[in-house]
Amino acid sequence: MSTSWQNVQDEALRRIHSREWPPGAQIPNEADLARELGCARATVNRALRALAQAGWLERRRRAGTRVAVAPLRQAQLAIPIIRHEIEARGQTYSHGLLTRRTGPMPPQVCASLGVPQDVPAQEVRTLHLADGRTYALEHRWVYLAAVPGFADANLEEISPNEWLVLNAPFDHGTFDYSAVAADAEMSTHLECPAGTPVMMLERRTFGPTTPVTHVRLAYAPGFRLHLSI
Amino acid sequence: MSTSWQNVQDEALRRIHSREWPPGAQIPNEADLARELGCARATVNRALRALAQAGWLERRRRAGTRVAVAPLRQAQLAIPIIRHEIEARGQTYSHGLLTRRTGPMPPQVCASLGVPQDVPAQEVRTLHLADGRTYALEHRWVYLAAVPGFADANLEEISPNEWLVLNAPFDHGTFDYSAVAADAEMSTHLECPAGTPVMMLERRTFGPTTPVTHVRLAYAPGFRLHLSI
DNA sequence: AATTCGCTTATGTATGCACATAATTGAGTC
DNA sequence: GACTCAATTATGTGCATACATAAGCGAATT
Repeated sequence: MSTSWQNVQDEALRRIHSREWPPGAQIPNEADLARELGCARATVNRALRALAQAGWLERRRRAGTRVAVAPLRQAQLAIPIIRHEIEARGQTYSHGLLTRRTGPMPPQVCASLGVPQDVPAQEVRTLHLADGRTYALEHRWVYLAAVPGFADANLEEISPNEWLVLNAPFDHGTFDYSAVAADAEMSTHLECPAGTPVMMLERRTFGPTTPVTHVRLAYAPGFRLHLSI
Repeated sequence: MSTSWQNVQDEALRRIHSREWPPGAQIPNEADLARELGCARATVNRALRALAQAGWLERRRRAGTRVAVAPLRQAQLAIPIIRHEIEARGQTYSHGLLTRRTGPMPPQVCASLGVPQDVPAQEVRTLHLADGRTYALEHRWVYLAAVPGFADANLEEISPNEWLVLNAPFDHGTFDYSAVAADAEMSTHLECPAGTPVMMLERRTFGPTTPVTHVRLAYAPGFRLHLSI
């Protein structure tokens, strides 16, 4: 077998770890490396490209490739579908629809999604349960122009979260987690005293062309957001 | 100009969004697509591979390529150096060393890092400040066998966080965020009443072969963890 | 019917070549 | 010295080809 791009990647990582290629240093160019390692330049390119994507290297045309000083890595972000999140813990998922109404979004939400005021929208409040116990309280605004079918969706069978993931896959979005004190509504639904620290997620998602939805999720006390690199 | 892999990617994404290729459906094989789009199979391969990595497609040898049903996406997690986090907000960073001592790690930390008890380790408590105001309180255990130089590091000039990022780049790690009530120590250093909701990060990082460090970071009230996809 | 084995097929990867593109360098000019 | 512009160079990409590898499928065997 000849040298695979994985081998090249491993060798490069070894040199980075061993400080043979210290942080900030420029590494040999693709052609030289290919010659040294006995493979084609395309193979080296593939390996170095992967390392750059993983954050170990920084590459610029003509300027060459150097070892990243402060690697910016990518973390796997846990699952878009809350049902899966819960089932992955071996618990049984269920959900309850609290309120649902059509009307204009509050100005703050409009601004956050970048849509004009008075666009048709729907507000939904949902409770996510794990083994019958509250897991998260969801407050969602859906931009109906982006997902017309949502207005007629049966949200008893399938949660708005899951309906949207299946019917309006998103292109990009932002996630903002913060720690807040439970307000009266959270206190009621999450079964904790008012003021209890609660993890709050504010999420905006966008389709290829338009905004889709704005969600605030309050997780029950004890929730942990787990990421790994 | 001929068809680039980006064009192929765009076209594939278009078909996914337009439901021409609905979720779960199998898409044409690389050779057919290449013929249809007028490019080489390698070009189609590059495009589909990228889409698979981004979570839009699932590929298996011989079985072909299908549109992902519930895309698991990757979020950019901008971590490593708190100083950069603060300077990116246009604030001035400084830090203060609270305590530093060498001794055995608590059993819990040992277990979390997967090292035997009584291994040489160092405990450091640090305060991170933004414009002179507390930003985060750090409580760290460093496994000295993995980074011998740490015992002699001058942590007045450079924070342990930054020293480790520069001197012991990590291979992988786990991040666990949770919302907790400020205890007495946090209350003092983060300048908030005890019980205030506070974002807490528990992070374990590992080098290519050994564990490196275990950190608990308590962020000042108002902290938001921002991710985007 | 169950199992084994080999054929087929779709993706995965390596290679050599060509050309595109960005950006630095340096020579030439004012 | 400051500026312009072209040559140089390292990465980025496309293509044709070849072979590798996983896995589905079906025929042959038990």
